[in-house]
This record gives sequence, structure tokens and C-alpha cells, in this order.
Amino acid sequence: MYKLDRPLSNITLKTISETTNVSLTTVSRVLNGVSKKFRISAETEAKVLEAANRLGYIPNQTAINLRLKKSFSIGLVIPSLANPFFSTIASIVNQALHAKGYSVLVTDCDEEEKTEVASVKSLAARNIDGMIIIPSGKDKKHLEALYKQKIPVVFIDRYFKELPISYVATNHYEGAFNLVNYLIENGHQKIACIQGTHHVLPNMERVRGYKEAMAYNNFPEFYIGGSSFTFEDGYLETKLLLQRQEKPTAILTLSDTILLGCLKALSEDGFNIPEDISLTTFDNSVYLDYLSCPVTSISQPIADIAQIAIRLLLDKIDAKTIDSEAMPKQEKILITPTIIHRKSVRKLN
Amino acid sequence: MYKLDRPLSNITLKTISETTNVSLTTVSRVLNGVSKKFRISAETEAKVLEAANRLGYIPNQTAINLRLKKSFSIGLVIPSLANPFFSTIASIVNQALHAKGYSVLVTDCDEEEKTEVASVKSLAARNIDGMIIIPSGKDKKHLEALYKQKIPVVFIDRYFKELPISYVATNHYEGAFNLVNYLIENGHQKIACIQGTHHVLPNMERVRGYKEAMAYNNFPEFYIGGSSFTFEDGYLETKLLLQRQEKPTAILTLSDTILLGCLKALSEDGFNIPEDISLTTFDNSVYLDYLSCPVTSISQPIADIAQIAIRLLLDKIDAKTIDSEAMPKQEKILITPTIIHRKSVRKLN
DNA sequence: GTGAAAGCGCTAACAA
DNA sequence: TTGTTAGCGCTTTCAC
Repeated sequence: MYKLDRPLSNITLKTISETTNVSLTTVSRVLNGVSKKFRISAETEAKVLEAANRLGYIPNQTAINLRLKKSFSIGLVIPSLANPFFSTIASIVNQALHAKGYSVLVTDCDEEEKTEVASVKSLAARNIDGMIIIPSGKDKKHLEALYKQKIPVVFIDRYFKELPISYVATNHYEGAFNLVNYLIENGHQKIACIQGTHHVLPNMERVRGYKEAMAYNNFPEFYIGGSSFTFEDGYLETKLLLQRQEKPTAILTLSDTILLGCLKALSEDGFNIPEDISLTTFDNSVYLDYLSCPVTSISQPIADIAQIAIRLLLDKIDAKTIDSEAMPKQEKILITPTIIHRKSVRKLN
Repeated sequence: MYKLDRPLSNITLKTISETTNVSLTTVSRVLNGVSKKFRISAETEAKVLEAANRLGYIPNQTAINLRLKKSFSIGLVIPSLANPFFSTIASIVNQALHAKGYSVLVTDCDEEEKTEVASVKSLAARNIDGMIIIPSGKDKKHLEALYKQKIPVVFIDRYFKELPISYVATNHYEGAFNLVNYLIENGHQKIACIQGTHHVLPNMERVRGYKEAMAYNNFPEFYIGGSSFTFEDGYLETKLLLQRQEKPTAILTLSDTILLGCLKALSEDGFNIPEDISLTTFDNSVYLDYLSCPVTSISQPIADIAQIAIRLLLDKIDAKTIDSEAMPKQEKILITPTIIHRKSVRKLN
């Protein structure tokens, strides 16, 4: 009738059907490995297989997706791949999902709420089988919409308690609580906390852990500063902190970026670790071991989180395939992180 | 006829056509924003728009892809998202491409050649419009196949000189050459080089730069050690290096991971930087500024590389859309990296 | 054992 | 200004 501009993969089932004089149906069956189920003769099967091989047949996924209303691909929505924590998750999720035969559509939202909304919509239009989302912002209308569209979704790391969507995350509260408690057990009372972006859940939970651990031990909150997860902020806030009359005996930074800034300020001002000030942090980046004084840190169970999220998502997808009306129940999984002990905490007398 | 298990987005053009009593074609035209081109009455247009809105119509990308033989998505093949250099590239490419209306299918190959081959094939089956690849291995049959299938491809960072496929990468050779020259200008002669994985191109080029800079200045190669881009290897190799009778006055590590291992060994053995030994590295990770002695480093123009690669790819896609037979010419772009001067190089009188 | 034909949702050539 | 219809490549029902 009319011509399309781009003949992509010229070899289709039809091509094979014509060259072998076998019907489309049979060709499809052979190539899908259900020959015996339909009792296709060995002869026919061989003929088809040979042709497919010779011509270099590649099945057209798009057509399969349209026909089956399943795309064998899942969307992964990430605040920023430039953040090592997220890119590690992306790496694990990607590999695990590929191993299960899924493709992964990754979107980097640049920590922007607007970008996230656009990404989620674009993914939804692509007949994605499910989505794993690390929310970037506070908005959740577009996420509610996914629930209504019955697209299986799992949140990682950040989540909305009000939404009936499963999540798996680190128990940041407990992590911080335990870490502060550990400092207190080592005789520290004047513990300062340098936090990151205020409104993100992990930060809020960590700060809550700090506060409650202090309260639990009947200590006043010594100091809380900081407002973003950056080197610069860690540096500035530490400088500010060190100006104060009363010096802390320990500092808890809520991320490794903050820690590095803090370290720079500390060394500039002549404080040694752990002799003068003890230090603890979150994230447990590889380089912590290689700093002049290796720093004790909370280690998030990244691999576990990723694996559980995948498991949850695939379960939901399966459940939906069996009964498309079923509303999956919400799973709320919080994993308590561990403390990796290094040399930055001094035991006071 | 028969029922499919998963009614995904129930609202289709047909639904709208039926509820508004407007033909499918007209509905399609209105929704594609070409109403005026076809002089569709304002009345009809409004009716269609209203219905689409009310019903929450979401176009089915899969159907569009099949029909148009264009998927508006491009594949990004990465050795490992856990590597900050690659994840930064992924982040930039992702954002830029989304801004242009493309979706991005990312695959993490875990630095495995086999995984890469599988990924590339899977992407090819998905009617990808183009691919950006950072090759993981030495195999290139599957990449040649892409060329034959006329799928637009651009390599980043690692490339095959023999393949007629465009690439954009850092000029690692010049980077290393300039860095070693800089050390020599500062009076260093005993310059040791600790390298990473031998067979990867960036490593080979960097080592070549070291060797030729030494030869250019008529110095013997002082020392070359190392075999992988890891902390452990950097640590071990430095320990080994420091055992030797003749100590180096400067060390060039070919990655920041190696550097950190090297630093640990240096500090364990009581060497101060830059007093006892000068240090330079590659990668320019953010934390270099925050080490006890900030380390001078080669900085790869990651953003530029990503932007150029995207530009190249989109050009190829456009060219192909216009003339599907045209064989695009190969572009070979090498960008010379800059030296970020910090405090780790001592000037020898 | 094999095949004809319908249809997934969409676009565009052609007709009116 | 609008509509009819073919067909993208595939799976599956139903028939032989």
C-alpha cells in the first residue's frame, strides 16, 4: 500500500513461513519451543529452525508486547544515578531483573519532582509490567494514579506511609538510634548531628533516631546543624560547630559527603580523630577504610533491599497475571542496618 | 474471540471514537495535535479532547512503535553502574535523552562480555532507535552485527579502532603524557606508575602516555606495577613498590581506587605527601579535595563526552530516518583531559 | 499434525 | 472536513 521509511528487522515470521512453505502458525510454534505440544513433525521443525537460523531471525518484541499486552520490561525510577547509593541499587536491580528475562527502563529524575512525574507517566504509557520507584519529592498524585491503574509498584528507600504501596527501606531511625547509643556507651554526651536535606524521609528518620537516643539517655540534644547532603555543607556546618564555646566530643554526620566536608574542617582546625573528636557517619562508602582515620559507619543493606524489592515486585506481577482484579496487599519492610566498626570512635575514660 | 488476561489501559482510540461518534482517524488526528492541518472543526476537536480527557486516555506506545517502526527509546549499555564514572555518564545521558523525548533502556553488564552480548541482542530485538555502548570486553562480533543491521551506535570511553563505529572518549594517552611531563617539569625522575586492568583501552593508553613521556625526556621507565582498578591492588602494589631499594619521588596511580589503596600503604609506612613522595592520579573524584593532602588529578570531561555522544547518535538517527540506506560516516572524537592542580606534587629543587 | 484468520492499538494512504 | 481500510508482526482460537 504505502511504504514505511525504516525496514528494521526485515526477517519476520512471514519471511520464514514463505521460504519454508510452512504456515505462520506452525513457524511461530516451532520458534516458541512448543513443537511437541502441537506434535509438529520433526521434519517440519528442522526445516523451520534451519531457515530461522540461516536468515538470522530476531523476534519483534514490540509486536509480541502488543499482542500479549505484556512488555517484559520494568521501569526503574531513580532520583539521580550520580548518587552512588542509588546507582548501586540500579546496578543490582538491573542485573537481577535481566537475569529473570526482563528489560529495565531506567529514568534519572535529577532529584526533580516534575521530572519524576513525567518519567512515571512516560513509563506507564510504555506498557511496563511494573515499576520500582525511589521517590524524589513530596508529590504523590502520580503515584496514586499508578495504583489505580493497577500497575505493580514497589518503593525503595523513600516511601509514603499513606499510600497503599509496598516499600522496602533501611530502618534509618533504628540505625541512627543504635549509632548514637553506641557513642553514649563509649562515654560521649556532647554529640553533634550534621544532617542533610530536611524533608527527605531517610534524613528525617535519622534525625529522629538521634533525638530519641539522646532523650532515652536523658541527655539534651547537643547540636543539630546542616541542610544538604553535600561536601560544602558538611564543611561549613562543621566550621560553624567548631566556633561554638562548647566543643562536641563526637560528631554524627548523616552522609559520607557531609563527612568528607566535616573532615576537611576538622583537619584545618587542627582536630585529630579520634583523639580530639570521635566521628561516625552513614553510607559506609568504600573509601572510609582508606581515610587517615577509618571512620565507623552505618552500613545500609543495599543488596538485600534491592533483592527484596525485586521479589516483591515480581510477586505482584505474577499475582496480577493470575487474577487481574486482585488488589495486592501492601508489604512494609524496614531493614535495620548494621554498624561497621572502625577506628574513629574513642572510648572516653 | 478469546480473552487476554490483562486489560491494561482500557481506554483506546476506539473507545473515544465510539463515545464521540467520530471516526478513529479523526480522533487520532486531534490527539496528535494536527487538527488544523486537516481542518477539523473546532466542535469535533473539542468533543474528542473532552472525551479523551474525561476517560483518561493514555496512548499505547507499543502500538505506536509497531506501527511506526520507531520506539523513541535508545539503549545504553554500561559495564557497571556501580562504577561512579559510568553512572555519571548514565545520569547525564539519561537526562539529556529524556529531555529530547526518548526513553532510555539501561543495561548493566557487570563488566562481563557475555552479559554484554546478551544485552545488545535483547536491545536490538526491542526496536531500539539507537544505542550508546561502553564496551565491556574484547569481543566485537555482536557490535559488528549492529552495524550490519544499520542500528545507529556510538561508543563511549572504550572503543574498537577497527570497527567503523563512531566513538567519543577521553584522550587517555595525552592525559597521562601531560601529567608525567608535569611531574618531570617539577624535577621528578623516579616516577612509578601503578596501573589497572591491563587489557582495557583506557589503561593501555594511559600506560603508553607514561612510557612515552619518560622516553621523551630520556628517562628510563622507573617502575610499572598493578593489574586491577581496585583499592586492594593499589594497596598491595604500593607495599611492593616501597620494598624496593630505590624509592620513587613520585607515584602516578591510574585510578582513584588505586590511589586510595596507595595512600593507605603510604601512610602505614610513614611517608608524607608531598614531602616524601609526590602523588598524581586519574578520575578526579570529588573526595580528592578532602583527603589529608588533596591530590592532583586528571579530570575527564565526562559531561562533554556524554553530550557529544548524544549529539552524534541523534544525528545518525536523523540521517537514517531521511535515508535508510545511507551509511553514516564514522566520527572519532578524542578529548584531551585537563590537570586539576592540588597540593600533592612537590617541586624538587 | 497443520493452517486460516482475527485482532492487539495505532497511523496513513486513499477516497469521498 | 471526515471516514474507510490496510497493515505493522505476532499469538491463539477454532477448524480440518
